[in-house]
Amino acid sequence: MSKLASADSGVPTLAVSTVIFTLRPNQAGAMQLAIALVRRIKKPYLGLWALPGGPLSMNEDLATAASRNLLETTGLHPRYLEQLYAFGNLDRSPNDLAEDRVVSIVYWALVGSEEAAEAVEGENVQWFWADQLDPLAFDHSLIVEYALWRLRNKLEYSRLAHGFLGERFTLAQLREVYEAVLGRALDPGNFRRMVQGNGAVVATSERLEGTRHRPPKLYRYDSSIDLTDQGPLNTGERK
Amino acid sequence: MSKLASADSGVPTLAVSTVIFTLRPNQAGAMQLAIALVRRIKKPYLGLWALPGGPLSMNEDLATAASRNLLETTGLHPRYLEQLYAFGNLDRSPNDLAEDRVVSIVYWALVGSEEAAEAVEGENVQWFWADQLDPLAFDHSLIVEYALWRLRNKLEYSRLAHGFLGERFTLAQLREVYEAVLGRALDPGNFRRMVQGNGAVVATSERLEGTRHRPPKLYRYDSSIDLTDQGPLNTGERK
DNA sequence: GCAAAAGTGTTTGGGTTACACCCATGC
DNA sequence: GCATGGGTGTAACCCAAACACTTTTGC
Repeated sequence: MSKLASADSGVPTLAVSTVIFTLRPNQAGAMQLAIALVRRIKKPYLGLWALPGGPLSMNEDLATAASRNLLETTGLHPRYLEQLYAFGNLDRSPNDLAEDRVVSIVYWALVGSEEAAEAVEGENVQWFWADQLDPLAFDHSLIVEYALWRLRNKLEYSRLAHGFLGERFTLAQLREVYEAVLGRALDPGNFRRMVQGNGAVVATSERLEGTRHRPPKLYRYDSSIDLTDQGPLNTGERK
Repeated sequence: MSKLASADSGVPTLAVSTVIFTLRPNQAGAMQLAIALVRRIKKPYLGLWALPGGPLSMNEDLATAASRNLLETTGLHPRYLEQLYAFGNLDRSPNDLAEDRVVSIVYWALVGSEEAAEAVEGENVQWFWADQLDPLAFDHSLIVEYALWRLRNKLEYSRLAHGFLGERFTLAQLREVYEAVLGRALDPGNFRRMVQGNGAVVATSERLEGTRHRPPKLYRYDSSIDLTDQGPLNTGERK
């Protein structure tokens, strides 16, 4: 509990943060979901890991700000970007700092796994496995948990997986993305039918060579409709 | 990262607005979806209708602010309240006023139809049928459209309908809510099974008397689980 | 030929839809 | 009795899961 109305104590500050997802191969060589975090270099929560973010400047859209701080932290452009939620509880910050109250509008983004391999990583910016995170600064653990939930839910009825892949891909690669995000194995046959059934994906004439078995067809997404259903708000911005 | 960018031109203002839904009987006596709007009493868009809202004060949560401006405009308490989206595009306001840029965090709310009948209505606060709105101020038409889409979607896999009803209700009344929101007729038999199947609703021993046919059982919601699935964020606040 | 993954076919069961039918009450 | 909605039964259909099976390549 702090001051009374805004008259004397100012107004809440507005910030934009981003949960950045990618897929990276783990030790076993399997794809696994990872997120990018930055280390706090000041109080509160000095030294802890947190979501990248910053203030919203006067002349940029919310999504632009999210995209910008993605670029600034990882050097990457998002393949998919969507607003997650606005977090503004009074107790987000430790009590003694309640005077600078921050409302964070959080976005979540997907970046391709090839690009992610070249992303800047350093002392204060690193990738972490999404399913084994230590507690983060502020309410960021909750935010990540919610972002994961949304990603998994949304994957099932849209074409999000494209965000992790290149232009052309085999159905096995696509299935690997699904399996990594959902965390369980899928039947290859049924997966094939599922994904072909809704017209999301079209076969190209090319095949992927160099495997030590029958060469699989390469597919691409049907660019006509981008069914990332957000209803009237269809702006699942791709780079 | 604090107040860097803002140096000369200030920072965007933060506001909270609410899309308030209820069901009201139309001329034909059928329930129909309505929303509460307020008339603009200053520029821009003077005289046009808009969503109720206002600035976020320093010492209140986002949901509290939404609840408060619901109370201030209609005199009512929400039966259900959920965050919708944060709108912050640069072009939300007419160009010549771009200096005071506003980011609106919008909530949507349900209020019971009995209460709504007693809501304050006046020159500057009125109920409108949700499916026949004239263009609203700012981007509020888009916001309402999105809120409608969310309401309809969410109804199908949660227990939102409770937000419109009293403690006890017949399945026909519940079905009427669904039909009003979805805008189409539903099969009574199948509806009954659907709603009983997922355990959302339990029969009481009472019946509704005074009809000129077989008296229907009264039901109530099972208060144990409030499956309004928001994942890790389960706070579908009820009064 | 053999291994391994691509790709296809078939069966099964659960869930939804459409619709027929009986039940209980007021008049 | 009759009209009216409450409430139940059921067959048809659709879709997704499970899993067997065939195909095509590298070695």
